[in-house]
Amino acid sequence: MPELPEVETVRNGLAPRLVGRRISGVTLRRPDLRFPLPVDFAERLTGRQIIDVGRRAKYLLITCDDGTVLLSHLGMSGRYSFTPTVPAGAHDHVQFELSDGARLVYSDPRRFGFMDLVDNTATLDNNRYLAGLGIEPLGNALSGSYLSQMMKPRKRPVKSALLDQRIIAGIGNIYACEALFRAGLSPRRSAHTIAGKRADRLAAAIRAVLEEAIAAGGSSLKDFAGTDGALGYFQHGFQVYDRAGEDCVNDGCNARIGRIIQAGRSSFYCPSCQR
DNA sequence: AACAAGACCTGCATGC
DNA sequence: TGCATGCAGGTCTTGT
Repeated sequence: MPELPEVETVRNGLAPRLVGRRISGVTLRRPDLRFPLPVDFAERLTGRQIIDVGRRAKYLLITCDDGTVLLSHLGMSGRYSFTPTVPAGAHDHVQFELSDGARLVYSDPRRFGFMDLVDNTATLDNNRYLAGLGIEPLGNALSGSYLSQMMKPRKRPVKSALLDQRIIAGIGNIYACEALFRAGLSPRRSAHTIAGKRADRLAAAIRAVLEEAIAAGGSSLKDFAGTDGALGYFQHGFQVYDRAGEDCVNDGCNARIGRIIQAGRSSFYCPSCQR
């Protein structure tokens, strides 16, 4: 799935084409994504005008004029497109008709994505999916001291702690690997040892890699693309992710990138540069 | 409280 | 060619 930079790229593609438009129709070609949609999903959205397209962690937040917010998580393979195929593909699950005649389709082969509706923007933070999320990594809250404070009680590997959305929300497997490489920290290192300068380095690395990835339009692996079909190109900037067996990019390092499994996910790292 | 493992899905690359 | 296996950008639930 799209991690934070990919979701932000989707948001950037959706916002100019949605804000100000009215939703004139909603078609559920498949009412169960990962979880069942609210039973009155289509009714609550039809006729509403969209006033904002935002993001929290990896969730898109589409706000309507009556305060209703559509939450959309892309799972691993979710995608929005304004240029749907005709007839609809097997994995085109939700279709939105817009007042300007445009048609927006959500497709998701693996159906790990899901949507929810919140009645009112004021209660957004109480939503079951949003309530437990940690800080936004691109906001002012991310700092070395925040990291060291949060990592202190945790003994698990720092890599899996970075994937814990209750600590920092929005980092996924790619950017966790890339941030640890940039910070020179082993993914195996116990989280509670992330303090002081190590924590400062990690905070800076997280921020930098996410910002660079957003500037590149995200990473396009299997089929991630922006809403206009354009591919992101940050995958060309990967220094360790999916590079097992290849040479470390650092000057003077002769090591090869390794791959280990942590908490069921692949971690890619340089055994020499990351300690 | 923290954490690992399992579950949920489909599609693709690889090897026999 | 067909089939089995393992892998994939995530997160919720269960059990220790």
